Amino acid sequence: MEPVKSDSPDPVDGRSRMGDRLRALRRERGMTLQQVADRTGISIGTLSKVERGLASLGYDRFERLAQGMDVDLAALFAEGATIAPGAVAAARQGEVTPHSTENYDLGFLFSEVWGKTMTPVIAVHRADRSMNLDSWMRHPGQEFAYVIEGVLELLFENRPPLRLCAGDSAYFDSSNGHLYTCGAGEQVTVLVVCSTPQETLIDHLGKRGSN
Amino acid sequence: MEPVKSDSPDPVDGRSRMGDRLRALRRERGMTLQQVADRTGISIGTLSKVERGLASLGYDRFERLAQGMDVDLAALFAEGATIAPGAVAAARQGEVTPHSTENYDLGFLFSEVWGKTMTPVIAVHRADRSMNLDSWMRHPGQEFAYVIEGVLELLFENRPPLRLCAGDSAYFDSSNGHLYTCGAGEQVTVLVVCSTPQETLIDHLGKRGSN
DNA sequence: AAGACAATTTTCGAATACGAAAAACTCTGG
DNA sequence: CCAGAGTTTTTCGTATTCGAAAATTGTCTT
Repeated sequence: MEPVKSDSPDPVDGRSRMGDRLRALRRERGMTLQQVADRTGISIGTLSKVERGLASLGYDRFERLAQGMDVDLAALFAEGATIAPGAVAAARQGEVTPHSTENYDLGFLFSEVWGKTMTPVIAVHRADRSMNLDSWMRHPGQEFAYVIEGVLELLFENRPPLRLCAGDSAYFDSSNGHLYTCGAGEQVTVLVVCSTPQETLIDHLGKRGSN
Repeated sequence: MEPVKSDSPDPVDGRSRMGDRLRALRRERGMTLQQVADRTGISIGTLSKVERGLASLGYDRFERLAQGMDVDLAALFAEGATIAPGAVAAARQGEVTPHSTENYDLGFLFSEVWGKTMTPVIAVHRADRSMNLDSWMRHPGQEFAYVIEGVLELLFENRPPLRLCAGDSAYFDSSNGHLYTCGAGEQVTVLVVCSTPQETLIDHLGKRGSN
């Protein structure tokens, strides 16, 4: 039986891509090889070779590198999936990308930033808006909600509801069916942060729960 | 100049943890070493040693393994603690676990909830508080900041600062050195959400940047 | 230019990963 | 208990990584 070699990734390419990534990371912080070596305990020569794709790091060196450079080990290996190293983005009040569903008008923050591991959303809901109370939201990951203004009634499929006032917050497993409604007063504004990437989240918003 | 060795991860431990992970992955799918070897092009002997922590894989073998086993390369390195399925928690305004550092008085939200993939924090900063502008915050992951009240001056090690007013927000790679200060007025209140687990975050808050 | 210093690259022995094949475990049925 | 097939572990020679130090390149300053 022949080993797979047809579409296996070219190790040289992989190495040099990783090398470029590491060099970019170092340059981004304005550090020298010496400084990286001091922080990580990896020798200068090795770092030099690795950055140029002439060699690759072993497992233990990757661990030390991640620890010394304060980078998540897994993030070092994430190709396009990570935010660009050193990326910084700002959004002014009201700068959102609107997205409407059956029950909500959502405003996605930073929807132009790629590789986010979290998705921040501003949700506004009015008391007079009709809602389909059967279409639970449900998606992988976790969710954090902070009430900016008004009173929020946070419903769960299998739990008692939560009534949250401005300044209150909730944290829950978002694979549970959940639903945001206006608790009292005319409207409520909520800042929601999901641990799910935006694309994944939008995929799931389309689906309808069917109880 | 001595290489860092005090708190560097024990390579043997790292190896055996990775080995256990890989063995579990293989067993879950009911595969033999031979089958994995065929799919990945890595020899049986090597796989055996790696699974038992007697050796570790080099970069190119990790690539082949991820491809052959249809797993995300980055996911192989993600240690997985997850929140209890179905968990729901609420916090009222002011219900925080205080944590003080050189520059900040932070309030952790939901610090009693385990397995969170995100860490929400309320940070309050007063204009009269003295700050060490050399001790940059730096930790793995990404960070989202939303200004609740006041004006925030968000400083970066290698980037121009951001001035954010109430309702404005920022999203950035938190492995970049960063620092929150009071921009104008008497004080600023910021809601910060990090994609880093709380324990990891606190570990890094202790450390001092040394430029 | 030349010298001085910082940063990077190259060199080269020791340590480690790697694959092929041999040896040592499992199992199962007779 | 043995036989025999399937699976895992061990052995051993080759290839690669690794760190220390030397050599090179780059960047100021005079």
